[in-house]
Amino acid sequence: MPVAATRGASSTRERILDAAESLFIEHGYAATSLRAITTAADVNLAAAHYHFGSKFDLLAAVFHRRIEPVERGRLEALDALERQEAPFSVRDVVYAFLSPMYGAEADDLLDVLPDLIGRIYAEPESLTKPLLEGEFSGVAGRYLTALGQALPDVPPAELRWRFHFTIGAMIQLLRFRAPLGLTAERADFVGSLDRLVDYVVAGLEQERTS
Amino acid sequence: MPVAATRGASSTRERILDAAESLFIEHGYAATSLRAITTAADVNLAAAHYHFGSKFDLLAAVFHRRIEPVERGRLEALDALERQEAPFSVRDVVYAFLSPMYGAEADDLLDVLPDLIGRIYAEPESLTKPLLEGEFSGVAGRYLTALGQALPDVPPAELRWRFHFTIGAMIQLLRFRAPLGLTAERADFVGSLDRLVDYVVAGLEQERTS
DNA sequence: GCTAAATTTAAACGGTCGTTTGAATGAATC
DNA sequence: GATTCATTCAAACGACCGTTTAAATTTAGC
Repeated sequence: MPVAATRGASSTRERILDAAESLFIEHGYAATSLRAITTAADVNLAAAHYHFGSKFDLLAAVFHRRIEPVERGRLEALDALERQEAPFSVRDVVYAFLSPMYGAEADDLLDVLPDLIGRIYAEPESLTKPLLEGEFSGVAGRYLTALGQALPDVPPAELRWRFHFTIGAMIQLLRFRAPLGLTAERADFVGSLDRLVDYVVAGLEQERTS
Repeated sequence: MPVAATRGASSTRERILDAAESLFIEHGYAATSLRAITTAADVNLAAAHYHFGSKFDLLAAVFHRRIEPVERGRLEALDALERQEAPFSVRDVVYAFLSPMYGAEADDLLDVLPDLIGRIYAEPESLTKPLLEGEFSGVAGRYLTALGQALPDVPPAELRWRFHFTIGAMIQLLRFRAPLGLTAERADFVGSLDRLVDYVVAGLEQERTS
């Protein structure tokens, strides 16, 4: 019976999480076996079930470990934006949403997060839906509200669509990094983020000139 | 020889393709077994290997059957655009790219295509890369050239990025149809496409006003 | 109608899968 | 030192996997 070992983190647990993370990213969930995970982690096969209960719960734990700080950072950035007195722009909101990937402490985060989010989004909906709803539910709503304040003339339904496409452009960057035929060095990722911001701000604002 | 028995009973080959298509869409490639496919198709298990050689080749056949008409339509629409004498706009190019999903004959296409493309794009790269390169290689290059003519002041590398994000927004629509909290009826898909066009044209042109 | 090729069939191949078991190990408590 | 309990371990469970085989059946050509 799993009893919460709140004491020092078990290194077995962490090694399983690390190995599962990199293998899930590379081959996807269904194509990654617990045997491959526990072998890479150099732990016994049964340890995975002992610590996580099931393969799906292991995936959820892998996802939560990385996404929780990002979601917290997004909420804090939005809090800070809303506390300031001057009205904020669409660009401000977009920057707040991407702030966890810009910050200095994002250095170790960027090693894994983009690939992981990209992979999770790529799994069949039956797998991802419980994960995404659990992790993203609150944040999306708050950012939609903020976007509505920055774009008061855009109907809410229309705004949801534009936010929808924005997520798509972001996922495309996270999954494939660079367009076909272009290489993106690890150091260029912030530059890629800047390009993403320009693109999605234009799409969100849609200041048609023609 | 197989007389055109197009009505009622379809061939073993087609029944396998149909069953594989819907199961791949629903559960993904790795999570779908050949036994599930051949059972749903009501054919013998070995028939899948007899007609297609391997599970991967079956996936390629499923993909090719649907994507080939789309790619052909995209090339024809671009041909028509380039034949006309007046210079074309970014919006013209985007419409040409999406034209196979607008046309009247797209009615039966829209039943499956969005889900299938979305699912293919969601598979691990090791699976999708051989498929996408085989099917999409030529079309992407020609559309990049056309976009460059419509946006002569944008450097080619920058244009590739914007096209990259555009694909992402399109995939997001194909995969999830509507944003969370909004429902999109089957008949609304053309309306969703119009919203997508507005969004990506703004992102591609990026006529910054601030 | 016979023959030969094309297709379908049942059965099995060797492996890998997620999960479970029960005993061995380790560390802390009394 | 004995007890307790969380953790690790080797081993096995039944199930399902993709693929192959060889015989049975259907189809087409003559």
